[in-house]
Amino acid sequence: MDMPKIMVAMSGGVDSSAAAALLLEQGYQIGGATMRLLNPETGPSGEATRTCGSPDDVEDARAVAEKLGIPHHVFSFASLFRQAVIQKFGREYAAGRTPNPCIDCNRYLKFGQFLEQARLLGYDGIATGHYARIQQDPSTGRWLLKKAADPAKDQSYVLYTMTQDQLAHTLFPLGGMSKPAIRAYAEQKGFVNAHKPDSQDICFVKDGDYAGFLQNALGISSPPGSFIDPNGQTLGCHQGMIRYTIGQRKGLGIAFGEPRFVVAKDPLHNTVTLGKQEDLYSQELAAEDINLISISRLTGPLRVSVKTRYKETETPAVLEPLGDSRIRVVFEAPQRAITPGQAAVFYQGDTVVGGGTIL
RNA sequence: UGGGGUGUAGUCUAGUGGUAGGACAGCAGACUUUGACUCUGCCCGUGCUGGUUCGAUUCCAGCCAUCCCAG
Repeated sequence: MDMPKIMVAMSGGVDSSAAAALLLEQGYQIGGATMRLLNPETGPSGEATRTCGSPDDVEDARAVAEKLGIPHHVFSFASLFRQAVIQKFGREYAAGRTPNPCIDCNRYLKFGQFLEQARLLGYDGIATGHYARIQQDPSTGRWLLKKAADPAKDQSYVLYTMTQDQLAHTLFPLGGMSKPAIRAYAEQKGFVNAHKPDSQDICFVKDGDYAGFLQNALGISSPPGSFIDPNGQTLGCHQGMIRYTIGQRKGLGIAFGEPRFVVAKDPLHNTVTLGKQEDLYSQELAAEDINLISISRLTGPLRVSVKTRYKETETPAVLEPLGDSRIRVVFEAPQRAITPGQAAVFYQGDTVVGGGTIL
């Protein structure tokens, strides 16, 4: 009775390293692999080298794998990453929306091609260093995605696209752990990356200058246009629509007696509407590209709580089917800065019901 | 051109005869596997020239700028 063979997605960071070590201790047969997502020579000015498969990260992952005595592979997924994540990122911004590339990376890379590749190599499933939990519902047999035990690090939000097949073949060894515990564990193991900083910002964009990346590396033009107020009066000039997102306050360069926020964007007229804090609230939203996890389909109203962005406490709402592939979300209380392109994720308690992209 | 008003940091706005407070913007940091929000910290000022006064940003005069009214 062999334990399953698990391929751990080792980014080179602490979390996935600890995940591999934990599974090894639990008796799994483990292999590790690091995805190389960026071609070093790619991009005129998009030579991001910091995270997600940079040479340093690959070396860190390799060092940990060696320490653990497990095989280590490198998967070159740069072309898929470019097509499924980076180019989509650009298309979304060009269309006036605000995408979340991490969600697409999870969907298409980690739980898409990575899982596929692991299977090809004879593995039964994969594991990652995500903070979330997977359980099978004993009554329905459905695989459930649940929040991490440590609410401060919970990453279930960025995993809502996972399918039943993906959930059935994935392990999240860190789901019940806290970040400090993981760091302590990595230190005790003597991993080179025990004190490596958490990843942050968009991994393929250097210095957080995503607007520059969109224009220089992706060739997206975003000419200056007008700031207008909710009545259509011109307030000033903006520096290109891609630089703004709903709810944004900083970087507007316009002074009133009180803060102003981006309330709307109009790609057709190249205008950005500025308003007051109270202009940002809305009672409902529509989402498309829906993935449901705890239920197979939505047939009628369903009470849930909803997150409309990554770091946000969820809020009570009711889901309603909207045609075949869309869902309407009606909030109990109006929500601030609902942003098209971001994900709305639905919860019942600790369980992810599903989610979709905000229209 | 005549009459009147106004002139405080990038913008808006307090205030006092004893060397200026706030808001917004900006910058930095924290937070963060997206973009934001938020929080903390920081930079920046009394139009100019004289006069009164121990001392003026606050009082007076002239100048300049600007706004309104008149023609």
